[in-house]
Amino acid sequence: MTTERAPSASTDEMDLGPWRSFLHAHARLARRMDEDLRAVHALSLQEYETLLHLAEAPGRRLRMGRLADSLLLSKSGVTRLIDRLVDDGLVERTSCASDARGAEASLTGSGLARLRAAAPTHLAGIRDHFYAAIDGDDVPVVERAMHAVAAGLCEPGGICDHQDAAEHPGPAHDQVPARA
Amino acid sequence: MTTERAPSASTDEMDLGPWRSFLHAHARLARRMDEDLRAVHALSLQEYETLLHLAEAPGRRLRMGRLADSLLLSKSGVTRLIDRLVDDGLVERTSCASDARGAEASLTGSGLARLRAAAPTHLAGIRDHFYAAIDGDDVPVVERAMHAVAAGLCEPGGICDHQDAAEHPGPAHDQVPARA
DNA sequence: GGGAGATGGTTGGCGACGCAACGATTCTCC
DNA sequence: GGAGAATCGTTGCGTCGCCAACCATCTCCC
Repeated sequence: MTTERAPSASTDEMDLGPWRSFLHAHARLARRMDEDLRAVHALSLQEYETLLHLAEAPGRRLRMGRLADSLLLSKSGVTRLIDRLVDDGLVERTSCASDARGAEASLTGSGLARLRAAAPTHLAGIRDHFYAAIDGDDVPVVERAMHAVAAGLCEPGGICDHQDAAEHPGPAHDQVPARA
Repeated sequence: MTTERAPSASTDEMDLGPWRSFLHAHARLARRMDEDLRAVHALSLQEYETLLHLAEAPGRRLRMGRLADSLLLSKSGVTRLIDRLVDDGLVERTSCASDARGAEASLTGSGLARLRAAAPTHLAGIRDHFYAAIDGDDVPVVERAMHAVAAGLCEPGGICDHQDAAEHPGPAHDQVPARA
């Protein structure tokens, strides 16, 4: 709120073009990637990304809560997502040795195989629909901008662990489909 | 040059950083904007955007199908979305004069008032979380990139009418909350 | 004019997700 | 050492969206 003068310019006169392009691009892209993945590999984009996160994790397993953070999903959402993957035999639920409250999701051989099979489709989608559309020189700018937007929205009190790489010591990366 | 990337290089070696930043930024942003709007005005982001599209349309009404296209939603999704808005008194359903099959959604006075009340919150969110995070010089680049991505995903056979502005002759724009 | 097909919107059924509430376990601190 | 608070994951319930099937109307063409 605070419709008053904010530190930045007033909200009137704001050019919404960039904002709308951003929304539009994401909506179309996410839909398309999801469709392709479902059609060819019977996996939703969310399921694919879950398998990917697991594959990248040390030991190919992750605590439920951790998964919720990195997938930007609620705890209950992850519980059900893992339920489905367990039903499909792609993931196993194991209890955490060091904390009896905790549960871990661990990738099965079948899950890894499915992930590897689906990876080319997914990566091709990213290449063809995202990178191919953007001028090569613009890519770093887009990354910087997107990173800044995401960072600006991290919980003030939260650690906002910058997901993805940069955290993993490195093991298990050779198991990951990005290179397979 | 610099990290030259063939137009369609192999999917290995692809730097997924920009892609992940993009996903991350959208996920956090959309969630945050939705939360704020709900908390303060009891409107979902989708509902807000629906009201906005109606407000911008000539006569402040739109055919259901048109709405589905511009909101990037399925027909049934729009039917139910409008159902809710009708229940809340923000929108009225009228039948189309020129085509008895058709239905139109038209903004009520109450809907317009609600939209105007919510606009400052929404615009402030865009300003604070999107524009404020991006370097001013990068904004046009982001717009160009996002526009290209979206354009690349338009149905080959479809018209992919780039809705938004550029199409409306101009009327009713003074009724829109962007300036209220 | 009238049937075949296209088009517009609604409905039933379903999947996916969030929130709040709930056990279960661990941590904290006296 | 044990009571109370914090944390972890699951479950009940409500919401939102999609797909397929459906009915109504419009269009085309014989």
